[in-house]
Amino acid sequence: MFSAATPIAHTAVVRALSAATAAHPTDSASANQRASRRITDTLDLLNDKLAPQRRVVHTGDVLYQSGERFANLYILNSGFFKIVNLSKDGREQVVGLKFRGDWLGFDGIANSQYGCDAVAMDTGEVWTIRYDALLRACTGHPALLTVLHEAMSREIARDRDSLMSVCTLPADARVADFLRYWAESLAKRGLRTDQITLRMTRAEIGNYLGMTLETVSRALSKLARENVIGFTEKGRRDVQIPDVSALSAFVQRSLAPASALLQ
Amino acid sequence: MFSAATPIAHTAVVRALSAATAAHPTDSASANQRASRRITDTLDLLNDKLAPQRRVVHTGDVLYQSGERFANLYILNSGFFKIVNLSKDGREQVVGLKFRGDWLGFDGIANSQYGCDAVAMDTGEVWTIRYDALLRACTGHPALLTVLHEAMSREIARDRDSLMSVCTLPADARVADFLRYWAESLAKRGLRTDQITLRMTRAEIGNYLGMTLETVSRALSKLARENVIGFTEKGRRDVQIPDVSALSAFVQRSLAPASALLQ
DNA sequence: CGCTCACTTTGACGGCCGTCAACGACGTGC
DNA sequence: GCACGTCGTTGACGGCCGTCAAAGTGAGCG
Repeated sequence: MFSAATPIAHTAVVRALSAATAAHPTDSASANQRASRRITDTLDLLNDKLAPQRRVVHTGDVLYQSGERFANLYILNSGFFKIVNLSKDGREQVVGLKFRGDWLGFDGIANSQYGCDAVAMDTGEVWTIRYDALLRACTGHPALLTVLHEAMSREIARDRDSLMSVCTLPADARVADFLRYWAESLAKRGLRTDQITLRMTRAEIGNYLGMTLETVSRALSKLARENVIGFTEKGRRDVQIPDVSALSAFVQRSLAPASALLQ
Repeated sequence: MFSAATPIAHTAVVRALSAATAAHPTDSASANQRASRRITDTLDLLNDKLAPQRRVVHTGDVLYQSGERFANLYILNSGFFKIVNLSKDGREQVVGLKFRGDWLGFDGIANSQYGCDAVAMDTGEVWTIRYDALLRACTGHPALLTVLHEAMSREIARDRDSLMSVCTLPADARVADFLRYWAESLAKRGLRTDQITLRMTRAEIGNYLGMTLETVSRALSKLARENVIGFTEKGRRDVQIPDVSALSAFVQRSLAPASALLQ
C-alpha cells in the first residue's frame, strides 16, 4: 500500500537526483554497448583459439570445490554463479558473483588447489580451459594473455569494491549498492535492467553482504517504500528498477544525512 | 568480569584449542622457511631477468594514485605499503596491505589506470617493472609468467579472506584476525613474530577492518587483558604475540559462545 | 484439495558498536 | 619551562542491526 503512494512526485525526485549523480544516459548506454561488445569479442577469441570444452550446468551444480586440485580455469558463457568461501572453523560466505564472460578459478593458481566452491545459480553454459594449455596458447597469441590479465585485474578491483561497500555503508545502502552492482553487471552484458530477477534468497544476499536475512528484507521493503525499486506480481524475487542511478542516489543520501539538513 | 576470571584455566583452554587447530610448530616453522625461501627466489628471478629500476621510499610516499595512467607494476623488496581505495562520493578505505615480495598495481591492468593509491608506511625499496617489458620478457621466460599469475592469484584469495573476516567476525575477533594475518605475513618472510610493530594508527586499522578507532582500542585492550597479546614499554604500537595460535583460538571462541556453555 | 516446507515479511527486544566526551601520554616548537 | 597537536584509552549513551518469534505466501506433492 505504501509503496504505491505518490508515484509522480517520486519520479521527479528520482530525476533530479539522477541528473546530479549520473552521466548522460546516452553516455552510459553507449558505454554499456561497448562493454557488451568487448565481452562478446573476448568470448569469440577464446572460442577460436582454445576450442574449449563446453558444459551445461543447472542450479546447484558445483563446478569445483575448495581443496580440489587445480587444473582448469572456467569461463561463463551464460548463467550465473556464486563463489562460496568456507573457512576451517565452519564459517561460510558468498564472496563473489559471476556473470557471462567472467572467469572462474583464479584463486586456484597460487596453491595448485581451489580455495572456494563455485555453485551455479541458474542453468548456463561453462567453458573449460586447461590452465597449462592456456599458457601454451598464450605464447602464440599475446591477445590471450591480455584478456587473461584483464580478467584477473578486474576481479581484484571488484573484490576491493565489495570490501569497501561492506566496510563503509550501512545495511540498507549496502543492499542498494548490491542491486546497483547487479543491474550494472546486466547492463554491461546487454541485458535489460528495469526488471531483474534476483537468483539468490534473502539469506544468500545477506550472507554476501554481511547481514542477516531479516535486515535484507527490511532494506528491500524500505527501498520499495521510497519507490527506488518495485516488486512485480511474479513474486518477491523479481525487482523493478526504473532508474539505476536512483540506487546510487540512495547510497549517497545514506552517507551524509547531515548534509540533507543543511539545505 | 567473566573474561578476566581464572587466567590459568584460560591458558589451558587456549592450549587445547591451539592443539586442535594448529599444525605442529615444527611443521609451520618449516612451512614458513619454505615460504621465505620462495619469496627470496622469486625476487632473485625478477632481478635477474628484468633488472628492475630500484627506488627508495619513505613513510607517506605515494607510489601511484587512483586515476593515474597505468604503465608499471611494482614489487616491494622491503618496507610496508597500504593500498587505499577512495570512491567518488568521498568514502576512503584501506583495502590492502603489502609486504616484502608482494606486487602492487594489478588493479590498473584492466582499465589502463590505477584504481587505488599505494602509500608507503615505512622506509623501503620498490622495484619498478614496466608492464609491457614484463610481457615481452615472459615469452622468453615462462617462469616469469608463473610467478606473475601466482601473485595475482594470491591477491584474489587474500581479498576474499579479508571480505570474509569483515562479514563474519565480531569486532574484537576481527582485530585478533588482523594481528594473526600480520604476524603470519612476517613469519612467511622470515621475520620474528613474537614482537611486532604495527605501522598503522588505530584509526587506520579501524578503517581497514570496518570499525571505529575506539573499537580497535577496546579490542586490543581486551586481547591484552586476556593475555593473548601484550604491550611493550616502547609504546602502544608495539605488540607482543607470544603465541600466534592463541589469536586463532580467540577468533574461534568468539564464533561459538554457545559451545562454551555446553562443556 | 490440503499438507508440508522453504522463503519472506514484520514486529519486539536486546546487545554490539558507533558517537561523543574527557583525559592522559608523547613529541615538537616557541 | 609551557603551549599545542597527534595519538591512544576509557566511560556513558544511543542507535543500528542481530535475535527471536509469529504470521503470510507460494511451490511441490500426495
